[in-house]
Order: sequence, then C-alpha cells, then structure tokens
Amino acid sequence: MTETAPRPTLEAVAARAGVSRATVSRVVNGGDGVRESLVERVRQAVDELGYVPNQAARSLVTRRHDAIAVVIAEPETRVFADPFFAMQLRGISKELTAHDSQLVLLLTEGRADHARVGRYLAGGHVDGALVFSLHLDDPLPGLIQRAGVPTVFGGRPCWSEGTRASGPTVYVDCDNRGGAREAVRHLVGLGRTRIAHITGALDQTSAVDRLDGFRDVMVDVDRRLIVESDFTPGGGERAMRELLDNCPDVDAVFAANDLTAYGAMKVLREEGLRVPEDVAVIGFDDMLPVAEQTEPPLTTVRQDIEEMGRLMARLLLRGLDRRSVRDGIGGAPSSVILPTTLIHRASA
Amino acid sequence: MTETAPRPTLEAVAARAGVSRATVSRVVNGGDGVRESLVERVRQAVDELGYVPNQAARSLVTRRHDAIAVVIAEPETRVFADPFFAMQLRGISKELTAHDSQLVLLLTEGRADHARVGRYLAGGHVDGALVFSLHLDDPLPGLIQRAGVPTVFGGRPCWSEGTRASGPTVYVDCDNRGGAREAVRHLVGLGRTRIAHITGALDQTSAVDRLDGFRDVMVDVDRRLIVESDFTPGGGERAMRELLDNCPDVDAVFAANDLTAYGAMKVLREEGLRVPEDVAVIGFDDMLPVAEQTEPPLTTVRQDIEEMGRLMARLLLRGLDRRSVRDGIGGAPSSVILPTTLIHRASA
DNA sequence: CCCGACGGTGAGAGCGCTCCCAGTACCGCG
DNA sequence: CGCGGTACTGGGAGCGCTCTCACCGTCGGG
Repeated sequence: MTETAPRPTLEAVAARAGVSRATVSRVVNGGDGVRESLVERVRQAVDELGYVPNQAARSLVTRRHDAIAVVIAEPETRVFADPFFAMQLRGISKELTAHDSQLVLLLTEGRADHARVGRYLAGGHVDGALVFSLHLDDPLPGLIQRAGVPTVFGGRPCWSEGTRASGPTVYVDCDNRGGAREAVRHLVGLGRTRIAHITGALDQTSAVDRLDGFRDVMVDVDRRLIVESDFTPGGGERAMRELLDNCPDVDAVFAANDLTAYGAMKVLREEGLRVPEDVAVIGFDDMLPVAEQTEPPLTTVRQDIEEMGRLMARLLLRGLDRRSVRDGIGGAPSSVILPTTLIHRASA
Repeated sequence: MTETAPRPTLEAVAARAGVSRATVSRVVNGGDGVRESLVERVRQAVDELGYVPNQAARSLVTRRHDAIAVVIAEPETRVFADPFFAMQLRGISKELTAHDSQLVLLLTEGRADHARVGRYLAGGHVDGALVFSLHLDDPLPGLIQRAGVPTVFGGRPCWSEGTRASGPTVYVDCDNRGGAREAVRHLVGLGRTRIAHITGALDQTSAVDRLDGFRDVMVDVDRRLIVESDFTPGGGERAMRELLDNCPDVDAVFAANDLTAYGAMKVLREEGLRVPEDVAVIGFDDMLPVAEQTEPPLTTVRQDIEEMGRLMARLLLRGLDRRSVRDGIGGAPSSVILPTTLIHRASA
C-alpha cells in the first residue's frame, strides 16, 4: 500500500521537450507527421519523466475505452467444476492484449445482478461486450442489446419471449449438432445398437443441439435411452444409474460433456461393467484434465475452447474497428460455427 | 452490433429539471444538501433522459476509477485444471460488486507480459490490484509495488532478490503449515508409520509451507518419503509410482493438494492397493468437484477459497477508503492467515 | 518574382464532470 | 427593522487529453 506519486502530464513533457502539447500527443499516438528529430526529443522527455497517458482524459474526448466487458452469467456452481470459462478467458485475454484492450470481468448470479450489468454496459464504460452462458428465458441478452453495446455471444443465444432484439446477433459456437452426429455414428460403426444419450442442461442451446445431433442419427430411438441431465459429474452418475435400471442392455453412451461421461463411467465401474467392452462411452469438449485422466481415457468430441474465446474477441474488435472507419469494407461480422473433431481414445 | 446513441449529459438533465449542473451532480452523488422537492425533480429528469454519468469525465477530476485489477500470473496450464482461480474470482467479484467497483482481469503468461502489466498498473487505470500465484524469482511483485499501486497478494509472496519493496506487504493466505500438520497428525493418529508427502510446486510458498508442516510432525522422516511434484494429477501419478518403487511399505500419503491426491489414488488403484486400508490418503484444498468424486471420497484439508478472495478485496478496499480519509482510524490493513479444517471423508 | 501547395507545428476549444466559492433566500433574534 | 446565520443553489474554473484549424516556412511552378 504505497502512496501514489502525482503523475506528469502532457504539458510537462511538452515543456521539457520544448514543443507544444499537440506535438507530444502526436508522438505518443504513433508519431505520424512529426519531424524525426522532434520525435526523438519527445520520446526522451517521456522516458525521463516516466510519462503515462491519463486514460480517463483520453476516453473523455475519444469516447473509446480500449476495454471490453466479459459477462459470465452462471448462477450455478458449474463455473467451478468446469475449466471451460478459464480457457475461454485465456483466449479472450490473449486477443485483447494483442489489441491493447483491457478485460473487465462481470460475474453475475441471479437476476438481481442483471440490472446492474445492464446499467454498467449502458453506462458506456466499455467499447463492447462478450457474453456467455445464456439460459433459456434469460432476459440478459435482450437487456444488453437494448443497452446499445456491440456484443458477441459465446454459444448460440436463446431469446426469451419478446426480448429478441432487432439487430443481427453475432455469436461463436462449435458445431454441437455435427459433433454429436459424428460421435453417435462412431458408436454405430462400432456395432453398438443400444446407444443412449445423457443430455446436458436443456435450458442451454448447446445441450439441445447435441441432443438434436443424437436424434439425427438415432431416428427412432427408444425414449428410455435418452436421459436428461445437467452437465455435472453427479448428474452423470444419476443418469447412468437410471439408464442401467431402465435399459440394462445399453451398450453405448454418448454423454453431453466430459464431466457427465466421467460420472457415468464411475457408475459403470461400480456396477462391474467394462468400458468399452460392455459399454462404450463418448464425451464432449475434450477437457484435457478430465478426458485424459479417466480410465480408460475418454473418446470425446473436441472443440477448441480457447480458440472460440479468441475468435469472439477478434470478431468484436473487428466490428468496433469497422464502425470507427465509418462502415468501411464488408458488412458487419457474422456468426461463426467452429468445427469439432472426434478424438479417439480408449473408451469407444 | 447496434449503433450507440449519444448519451445525455449532466447539462441536459439540469436543463430539463430547471436546475444547475452542480445540483444535478449533487443529486446523482447522493443528494445531500439538496431540497427534497428538487431531488425529486432531478431524479425524474434523470429517469426520463436515461442519464448515466460518464465515468471517464468523473475519473478525470476525482482521480478514482472504482476499478481494481486482478493479476493472475500463471504461466502454466494449472489454471485450467484447477477451479481455484474461478472460486477466488467469484469471491472477489462479489465483494467488489457490493462496493460498486469493477474487476479488470489481467492474465499473464511469461515474462514478456510482466512489463505490460507493470505499465498498465503504473498508468493509474485502477485504484488497486489483487495479485495471485506468484512464483519464486518472479519480478512481478517488485514491479507492482514500485508502480505505486495499493496491492494485496493472494498467498504469501516470495520476493526475488533485490526486488523486495520497502513498504509493508499485505497478503491473504490460509494456514498452509498448520493445516499440513493437522493432516499428518491425523495419519499418525491412525497408527500409520510410513507416511509420505507428495509436494506441490516448490517455487510457490504454499507448497513450501505445506512441506514444512509435514516436516514439523515427521521430524526425522526417511528422505525417500518426500517426493517433489507440481500440484497436478499427472504429477501425483508420477510421484506415487516413484514412491511405491522406493518405499513399497508406504502406508499413508499426504498430498500437497486434491488434484495430486487424485493422481496418487489412481496409481494406488492400478497397483491393487486399497485406500485407506493399505494406504491412507489426505489431500489439501477440499476442491469439492474433485474431493467428493474420488473413490473413496477424499479426506482433505479445507480452505475457504472464495472467502479468501472476498477477504482480499475487502482488505484492499478498506485500505483505499482509509487512504482517502487521510489515514483516519487505525493503521494500514495487515495480512490475514485464514484457518483450515480437516474434512474427514473415507480416504484416511 | 509571386503564388499556391504542402509538411510541420502550435494555440485553443472543448469532452463531461466535480468542487470551490460566491450568491440568494429565508430564518430568528436583538 | 436590520443583522448574522443557516441552508441551498449556481457560476465557473479546470481535470488531461485530442483535434481542428490557423499559421509558418519552404519549395516548385508559372
């Protein structure tokens, strides 16, 4: 807790370098159109004084903040169990850093926080927002778009009634449905016939899409082979038990994510069933710490989470740049669906 | 990506309410010393116009930002495997929200980023900083303290030579050493005699402190019973293998954290050893998703991670408040060591 | 030889807000 | 009735920066 010293201003640098404020400003912002000898002199003055621009003053006139908000709306404890957000954040952070922007993190739980987030975003503190983890009937996306902040969503947002915004929605997602299809087809190719699906939390589009992918392949599937769950290991355990009770002849499981698969495999082991001999298991996400640690290692659908984060940031920043050059070349950025890959390990 | 509308200014609100800018400002900042009827009128004008103060303009004059930086310096991928940071962040976020402050997240990897972080903090963008995950010989803490930003560290920082700052250092940590002692004593109480320790990454004080705690109890321990590791599940596996090779008679393991314990238990199971009958295992952290999912459920030393985060934020904010009231009552806040609790589950 | 063009440079006007200080109205009291 | 307070309220300066625009010198072309 040291005392902060008063910081030198542009004026001070100008005085020391024997030039005007305007010239120093030009140098600090790139130095275009300033004689080389002067640039040098100003640079030196900046160094000597340890000058750092005052961001508040700068924002006041430029109306830019070089900061974007990351909103994670996760009322549950899933955030902890799941390295998902950490990886996305890492990707976002990298991209923003490269663009000299800051990351303002807004964690919310419960609706009460929504108003606060809406107010903050509307307050023009940031240039844009990256929004995650939306659930059905969540008023947040509507709130945010109404706040007029450029936004990119992580995962296809689902709109609750009437909150649907007018403008185009930009989001980044992976090909949940296609990935699921590939996983299930792999199980079919293995000769499995009683293939089950443990779903994710169905108030999220990712879970719904994966279920749809499962259904695409297993058209007339026995209803009891689809068990609703919630993306957690505990949920996976419960679902697997229910599955074994109802369909003891199940010979393959496609779980909505790796954590769920982990829970399911735990139950299978407890029940003395071998993976993959008796029951083949496939997960989703390829969360390394989980997928590689299971016994046997988990076959799973890989999505590049960090890349998704990076892409979201890039899309947002590109949109901001474009806007600032008065809608230059090309239209607004549009959504991106990243491909998935099936990673073959031992569990299927 | 909607277009942002021009936002109303104080002036506009003043005009609408038929008062002066100063009065509106007073109302917006609490409304003390303004006639009730006027307050009402101004409030209404604010609502009608949807006025939100311009933070940049405000910061420019007040020199406060209502934002604090959270610096996570984690070059490795540990961040992903470990819900640790997510939980701390949650705690910090809660506390900051309650104080109307924003959280600026600075993720760094590698020394190159350090300069950037130093520059950012020195740039006076935030009122203070919360810094995590320091390793030995890390120049970051020195850099930060020299930047003159009020800082609270997460975990006892270790200073590399010569970077030690002059002022007092404030940090929040749990009682790593005491917790370790309690765990090991518990194993002793169970009648175990060949008690091993798998350490964490010894370039972090938490790992060193836990090792010290182990040594406090196991004074003349067989050197081979201490195996250096790195806080990861994979590291735990390797360490456990080494342990079994060198000391097949080991009958208890105190692992530096739950993840390591998990890896160790995996190897024990593979080797056909029963937990806790043949080898008792204790972890550290009580990371719920891990500790409750192991087989058998893990006995571990619990630290309240979210509370640590919250406390760090509270300490920092308190320091800032105090400073602003010109060093009012009491001195600067000092470090806090939180107690740990041994959670008895089935593994020991 | 004059004029316009052109690369540099500096003066000055704000950006939207807070805060100091001067001003106004109204009260009670001598 | 006037005076000193008390309780508000408004005017204005100025936070540190960017950006427009006027200005200066230099150069080339007519």
